[in-house]
Amino acid sequence: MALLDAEGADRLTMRRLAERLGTGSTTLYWHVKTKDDVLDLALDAIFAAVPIPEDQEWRAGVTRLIGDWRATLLRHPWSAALLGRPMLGPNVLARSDFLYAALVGAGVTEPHLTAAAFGLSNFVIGSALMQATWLVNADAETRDAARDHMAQQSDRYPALAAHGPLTATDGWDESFERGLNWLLDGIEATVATG
Amino acid sequence: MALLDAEGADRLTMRRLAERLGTGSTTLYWHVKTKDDVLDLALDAIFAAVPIPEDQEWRAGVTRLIGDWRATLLRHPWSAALLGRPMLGPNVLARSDFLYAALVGAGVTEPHLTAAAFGLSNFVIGSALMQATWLVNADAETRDAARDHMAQQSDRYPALAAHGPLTATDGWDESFERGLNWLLDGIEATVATG
DNA sequence: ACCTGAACACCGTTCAAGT
DNA sequence: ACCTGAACACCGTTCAAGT
Repeated sequence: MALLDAEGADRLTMRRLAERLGTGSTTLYWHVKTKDDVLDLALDAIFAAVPIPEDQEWRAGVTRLIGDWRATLLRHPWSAALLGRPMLGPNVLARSDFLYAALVGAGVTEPHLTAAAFGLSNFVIGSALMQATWLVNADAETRDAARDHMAQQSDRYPALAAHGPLTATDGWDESFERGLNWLLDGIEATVATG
Repeated sequence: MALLDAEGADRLTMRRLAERLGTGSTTLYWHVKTKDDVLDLALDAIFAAVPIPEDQEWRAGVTRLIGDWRATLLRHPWSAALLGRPMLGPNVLARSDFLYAALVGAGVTEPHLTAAAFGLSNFVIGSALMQATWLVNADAETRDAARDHMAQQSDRYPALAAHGPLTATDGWDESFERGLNWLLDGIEATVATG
């Protein structure tokens, strides 16, 4: 984790990890089956920092969980590169379990239930992925280059040039919150309607 | 692209790509600066297959675009592993431009505009990422193992075991559509409200 | 302007051998 | 039960040299 936080996912190497741990690289294969296992373990490990809400009204609890989920992903931006693998570790499963329980408790039923759980998960994953991408990959130069490129081609991308998101370096949090509330409003409406 | 479609992102190698093209691996570096460039080009290339809607009411057009966006990502599941990089190719930019234009045309204004564009993009990216993850990484055995694991620990994950998504292998399309409509309803409401 | 070969500095992983 | 060294089959990339 220290290595990942310090240098990112690309630079995590079995050899470098072993060096960090003071052993030979081949020793690691006694404790772990493959490098992918290391990454799966690291990815699940960060979610231990996401508290499972208790004694809250469902919408407050879900908002809390999803918000903390996002904050944790952003705190470890290397995680974005690992989101394209199944998340089946105990920490992730426990938090998914809470999400399902909260929705069921709110009265959400199929087919809305699956759509709600997937929608919320996919939204937070997509949001964190995109933001982390920019945080990691966009030193000021890259971002400026991208913006200039778009400004130069304002005839080709008029709407992007006029309203595009690359000018606003912030607003991530607010946009996330709005989108989350649209989803939650929709989910809540299915309960009222039945 | 043929190589990626046939064997996935892990197996794309400068050496293997060169072999496919009938040259030496080092020759590629005359045409391309780095392997990342190859991946960026491949990722942007698939979006040429996403038609830009014309002459449609905004919500129908946006629904169409986002749906085709998702279908294209799923048709090339290797793309999921590449979503953690900035998408600044011409095909992606043109389609983002349409999205902004459609929302502006619908009367969506800031701060809803950025939230709407981000929310829709993040939702489709997250949805495709998660589904492609399962399509690629889940041969029947893996998925069965995951489900069994959850069933065995039904005391630890009661809600997941009772309502969990791993039992339903389908329902992806329907869940996606529901989530998308929740977002669109929310966006539409901001126009009505102002 | 484009292609080649040799070379560098790495990788993940296996496996026999040690303690 | 755990660690080591040597080795295998690869990587991305550079660079002088060719045509």
